[in-house]
Amino acid sequence: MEVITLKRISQVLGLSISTVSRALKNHPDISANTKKRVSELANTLDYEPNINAISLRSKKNMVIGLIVPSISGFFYDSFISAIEEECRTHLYMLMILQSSNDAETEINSLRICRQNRISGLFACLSTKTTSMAAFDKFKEVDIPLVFFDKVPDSDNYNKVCIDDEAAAKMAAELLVKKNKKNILAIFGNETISITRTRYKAFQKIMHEYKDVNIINEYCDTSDAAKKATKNYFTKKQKPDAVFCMSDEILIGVIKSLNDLKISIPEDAAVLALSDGFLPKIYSPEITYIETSGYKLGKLAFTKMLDCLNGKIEITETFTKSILVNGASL
Amino acid sequence: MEVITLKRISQVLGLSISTVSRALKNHPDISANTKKRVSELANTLDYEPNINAISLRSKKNMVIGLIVPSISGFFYDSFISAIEEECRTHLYMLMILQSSNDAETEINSLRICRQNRISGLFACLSTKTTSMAAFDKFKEVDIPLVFFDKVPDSDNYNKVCIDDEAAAKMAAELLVKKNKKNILAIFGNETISITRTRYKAFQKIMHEYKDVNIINEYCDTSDAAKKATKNYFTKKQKPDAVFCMSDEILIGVIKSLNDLKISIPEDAAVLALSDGFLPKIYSPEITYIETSGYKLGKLAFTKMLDCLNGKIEITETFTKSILVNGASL
DNA sequence: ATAAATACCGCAAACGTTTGCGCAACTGTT
DNA sequence: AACAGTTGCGCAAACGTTTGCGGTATTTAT
Repeated sequence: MEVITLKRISQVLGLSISTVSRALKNHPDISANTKKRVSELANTLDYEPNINAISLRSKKNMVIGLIVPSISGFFYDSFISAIEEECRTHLYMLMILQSSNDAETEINSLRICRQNRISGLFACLSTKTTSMAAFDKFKEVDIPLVFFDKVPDSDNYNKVCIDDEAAAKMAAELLVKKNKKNILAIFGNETISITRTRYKAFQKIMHEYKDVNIINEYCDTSDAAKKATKNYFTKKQKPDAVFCMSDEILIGVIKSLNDLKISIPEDAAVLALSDGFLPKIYSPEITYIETSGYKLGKLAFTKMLDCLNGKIEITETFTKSILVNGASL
Repeated sequence: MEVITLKRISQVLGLSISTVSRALKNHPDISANTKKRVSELANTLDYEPNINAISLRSKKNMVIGLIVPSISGFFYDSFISAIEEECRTHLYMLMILQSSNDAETEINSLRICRQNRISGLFACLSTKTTSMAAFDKFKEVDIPLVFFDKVPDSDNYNKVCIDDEAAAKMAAELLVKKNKKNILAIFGNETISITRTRYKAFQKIMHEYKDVNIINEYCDTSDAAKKATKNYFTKKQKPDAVFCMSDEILIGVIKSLNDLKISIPEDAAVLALSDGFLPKIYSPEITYIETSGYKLGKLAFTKMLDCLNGKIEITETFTKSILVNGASL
């Protein structure tokens, strides 16, 4: 079936293309009668404006890019979900690219974004990113750039982040408040910034309480966390609580505790930092400090909207973490 | 900074726009010397062709749409991940829309796709879809349409699916083989096609074994599955196995079994159909028939490529499911 | 009655590309 | 020296929109 354009409508109605265009946009120059005729025909013919033509003419398209290491995962998919919702309500279309934590793929994705003349870009740095040059090209042409989660160190960029410091602090204080005295604290990959931030904040609080014994571990994987947990819970002096810096760690910890038939929270309490999905699938549900990808997505989008509306101030903002009570603490 | 176009390059070099265009495309009409000058300047100026203009001229853009109930989830994110990878390697850009299992949102998303003159569409029906009219519009203008997962009944559409029949059959046979005699089988939303297919295939096998008692339940949510499980496992005649049609159901089942301190697999075996992530986080790991979103994504894309290359034959294809042994059966 | 204001609409250019066609300047053949 | 063939390039139209400007009618004011 033929694709309907303004020209087609104008031919049928014996009008000019411009009149049809204006009629559909409710322009005051056009008579009520003409408007009616036009919009009725447009409806019956299922006219849909050609976005490509509009973008070309206006030099402004309604596409927002999003570069993320991986779509699947605990955190990014809910971030993306939030962004997609916002894009849809604001009539933007979302273009998602995976960097696969690969520098070359990342640069390639950025090129695709440039070719598409996107209006804005959300980006999470790959772990292998060394140069910001490809990103800076967007700044040169005033395309808003909002980093999230894995952000560059420099404060020349807009950044939205989980408030890792506050979250870790909150976790530490909660454990103390619950009177835990022998805490196994498991952190993720030591080299990434999130881990360092969470670690430091956690320790800072704990150092204030001399009667609390902390066992710190770094575990890269669920399996490592599982082993570490098993290790400490098979000693005679067992921890009375486990702190999990991430979902990945939580998985290993719970596996181990289940294997060892250690009841939560009677024998050992569990507290995690989490996006929120995993804690709810366990029984008892795990108490966690929410580090929500969804919320971060919403926050990132408001920043993006500000940028798109001309607010050029460069900011770094944080989502507020909240405590979600399960029954594990 | 100014955006670089063919015109700009042509001005700098004192050439015509068409010559520049052809030079960049390595057209034989253009001299080697000119080609060299053009491509060098294009490189230093970071020229990127304007996709909107190309799409407008060629009446063919490189955008593929994807409509999915929700981005986050056990299955769709890995499906999307596969599609995104393929799109990137084939230079398509991916536009993702969520239907939120809402009919109106779905129709709206389809409209966005039409406006964008997408080249192809992947769609998973929302649970509330009643009319296929909005989808049929794509067929009218010969835009390839590939349904996945939740597909329409009619065979006027391209469909790629998990081989639900084979998977359910495999599950049933495995349970019988393991000598289970009193099986609680929990299925998802009764109205969607995959549920019906899985149900039928499962029952068909089971009917061949008169000595096996099957308790069938339909549960829309994890919570419903949890309650159903609790219900049957607090009777005096407890099931010796639970079959979970989906990850969502698996979550509820495991919660309930844990709450009731029912050991897996000693007191009750568990078998699931799953994308594979969840079964591995439990202890013991759950035995499951893999229904891989990632594999389905790859399959869907090959079908899409066929369509884009003019193969108009309407097909229904399936991914092969495999058994992944955990320790729950 | 004439002038001025208004209502309604069309022309044409522009956005950045691609491509059929034409045209000039060579090259090589008789 | 005349011819055809080749090489290298530019003109202009087209894709579908939007929009400044101008041009008719028609209405209103004088």
